[in-house]
Amino acid sequence: MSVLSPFIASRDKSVMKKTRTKKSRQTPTISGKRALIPVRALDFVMYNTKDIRKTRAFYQKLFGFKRGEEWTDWWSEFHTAPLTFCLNGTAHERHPEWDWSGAACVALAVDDVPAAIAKCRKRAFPPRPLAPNGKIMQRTLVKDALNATAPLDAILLQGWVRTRRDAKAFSFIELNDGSCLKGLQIIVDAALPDYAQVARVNTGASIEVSGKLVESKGGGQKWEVVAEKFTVLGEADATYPLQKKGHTMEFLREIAHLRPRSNLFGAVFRVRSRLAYAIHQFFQEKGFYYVHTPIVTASDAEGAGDMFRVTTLDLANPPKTEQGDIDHAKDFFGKKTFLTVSGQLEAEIFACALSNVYTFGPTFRAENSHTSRHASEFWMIEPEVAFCDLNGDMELAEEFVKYLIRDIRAHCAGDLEFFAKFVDKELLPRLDFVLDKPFVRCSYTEAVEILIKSGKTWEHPVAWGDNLQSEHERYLTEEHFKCPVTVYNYPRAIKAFYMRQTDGCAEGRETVAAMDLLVPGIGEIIGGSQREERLDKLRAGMALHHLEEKNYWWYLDLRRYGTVPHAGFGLGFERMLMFVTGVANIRDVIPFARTPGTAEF
RNA sequence: UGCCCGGUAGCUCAGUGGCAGAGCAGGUGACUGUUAAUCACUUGGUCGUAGGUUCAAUCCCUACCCGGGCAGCCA
Repeated sequence: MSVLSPFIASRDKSVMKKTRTKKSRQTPTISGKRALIPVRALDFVMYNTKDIRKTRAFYQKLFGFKRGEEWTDWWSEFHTAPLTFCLNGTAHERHPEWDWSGAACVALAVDDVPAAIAKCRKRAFPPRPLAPNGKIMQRTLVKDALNATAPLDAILLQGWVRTRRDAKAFSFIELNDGSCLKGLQIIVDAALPDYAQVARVNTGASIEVSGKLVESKGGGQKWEVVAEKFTVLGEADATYPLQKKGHTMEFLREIAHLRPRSNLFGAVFRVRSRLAYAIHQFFQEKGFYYVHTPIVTASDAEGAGDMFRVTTLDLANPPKTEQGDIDHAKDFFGKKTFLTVSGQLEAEIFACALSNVYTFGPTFRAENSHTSRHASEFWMIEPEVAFCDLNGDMELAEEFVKYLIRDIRAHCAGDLEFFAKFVDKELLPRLDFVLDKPFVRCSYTEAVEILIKSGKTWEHPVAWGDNLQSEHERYLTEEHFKCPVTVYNYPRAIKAFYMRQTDGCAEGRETVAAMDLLVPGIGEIIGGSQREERLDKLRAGMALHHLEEKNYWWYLDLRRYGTVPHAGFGLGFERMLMFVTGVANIRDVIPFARTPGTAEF
C-alpha cells in the first residue's frame, strides 16, 4: 500500500461532515478511492490547520523528515512505529495500538483502500463492545458495579487481575480497578471464543471484559460478571512483584511504582485524596481563602529546621567575592535561596488582608531524621486567622481535626474497615473516641507538674523551661489523659520569635502563646501559636533569637500598619493521614516518599 | 547524627564452623462454583559488599552499603 497524497479534512466540507459522525470515528470508512482514517487528538492540528503547507512544516519538524522526501515515507512510519515526540512541551508515547474511539479524522487518498483499512484495523484497539441496543458501551467502575441494585445485561469493565482460579469448565478472575478496595469476580466460560486468552492472565495483567452482571451463585460476593467478551490488554509475567500473598511494607516501599495496586496502598491513597478534599471543604465552608505561598524562599531562619539550598551556581566552580566567599549575588535570585519550611509568614500577610486564609502545600526539611514520622518533603496545612487569639486557635484546631475524622469515617468506610482489620485493630474505636470527647487543654506549666507528680523515671528529666520530650508527650496523651491533648503557653526561650508573649508572667517564667496538639500514637500533629502583633515585643523577640530585622522588614511592616491580633497553626498532612489510617510509618502514606538518602521514583 | 536490630530463592522466613532449607509465587499434571482454592511433581541461590581469623566461614571478627526501630530535630 502507498499513500498517494494527503487530504486535509477541513478542506472538503463533505468529508468533514462525515468525520463528525460517530461511526466514522470508530472505523475507517471508504469514499471512492479515499479512506477516512481516524487519528487521535494530536492530528487535530492537521484537521484544523487551514494552510496545508503549515501542516507539512509542522510534521516536518515533528518527525524530522526532509524537504523533498515523499509524504508517503513519513506517513507510513507515522503509522507503523511507536513514536515518542514532543508537542507543546509534553512528551507523548505513541502506542502502536491506538484506541480510535473519540478520534478526529483525516482523509487520505490511497490506492489500495482495503489494505489501508486492514492496516488501521490492526493498529487500533479491538473495537469497543456494543451493547444490545447497538450503542458503544461505557466503562463501569468496579465500585459502581458492586453497588448495583439490579442485574445488568451489558457491562464493560477494565482493570487489573488480582487472582485467577481455574475450574474445569470456566475460570474465576478477580478484577480490581482501584475504584474501591473490593474486586469483582469475573466468570469466563471455557466455551467462550476468547477463553484461550485466559491462559495469558496472571496476577497483575490488565484486562477488558464485557458481559452480564448477575447475582453470584457462589458465596462471598453479591455480584459477579459473566464474560461474553474477554480481552487481555497487557500481560504480567512471573516477574510481577506483587503476589497474592501478603508483603511487608518495606518491600512494597521499594516498588513504589506498583504498590498502589495493592489493597493496602490503594486504600491509603484513596483516603489521602479524600482527606485533601475534606481539608479544602472545611476551610471553604468556613469562608477561608486558599493562599499559595512560595516554595522557594529567602527566609532562612524561621526556626523550623535545616533547609535545602536552591541554586543554579556551578558547585564545582562557584563565583567568589573579593574576600573569597561564594558570591550569592550572582545566583539565580541574587541572594541565597531555599526550599520553604513553612508558608506561615506569608500566610500572615494574607490573613492581615483577607482575614481568614489557609495554605496547603509541600514543605521541605533537610534534617537528617530517621524516624517513622519524619520526611524530607511533606505537605502542611497552615490556617491563619486575623482577630483571633490562642483560645480561638485551639478551638479551630480541635474543630478541624474532628471534622476531618468525621469526613473520612463517612466517606472512606470500606478502606477504614480494611485498616482496622489488617493495620490497627484499635483504629475505629480510637477515631470514634476522639470524635466524642472534647480535647484536653493543659498549660505547659501544668503538664510539667503532672509529669513530675507521675512518679515515673524519665530518660530525660523534667524541668520547667525544657522542651517536652517524646516520652513526656506520649505519657500525657497515651497514659495520663488517654485523649488528644493541647498543651499551651510554652516557655518563651524554647519557642519561635514570632509567638506572642504572655502578659503578666512571673520573673523567669516568661511564656509565649504557643500550642501543640498531641495525639496518641503519633505525638505532635499540630503546632501553632498566637502571633506577636505588638511591634516592640516582636522586635524584642527577634533580638532574643538573634535575627536581623532587615531580613524581616515586610513582616515587621504588618505590625507597623494596622496590626491586629492573629493566630494560626500547622497541621502535618501526612501525620493526620497516619492518625486516620493507623499506618505507622510516614513513608507509607506518601506516594513517593523523600527521606534522607532516598529520592527514588 | 547517636544507640539497637536485621540483610539467606521473585516474596516471607528457618538454619548450621564441614554438600543450602520450608511456605508462597513460577512451571507441569490432576481436581474443583472457586474465594490468598486444593493435591502431586518440579524450576529456582556468589547466604548484602570487601577484608580478616580458620584445614574449612552463610555462620566468628572488622569496615562499608542497604533496610528497620528508638532518641534528637519537628509537622
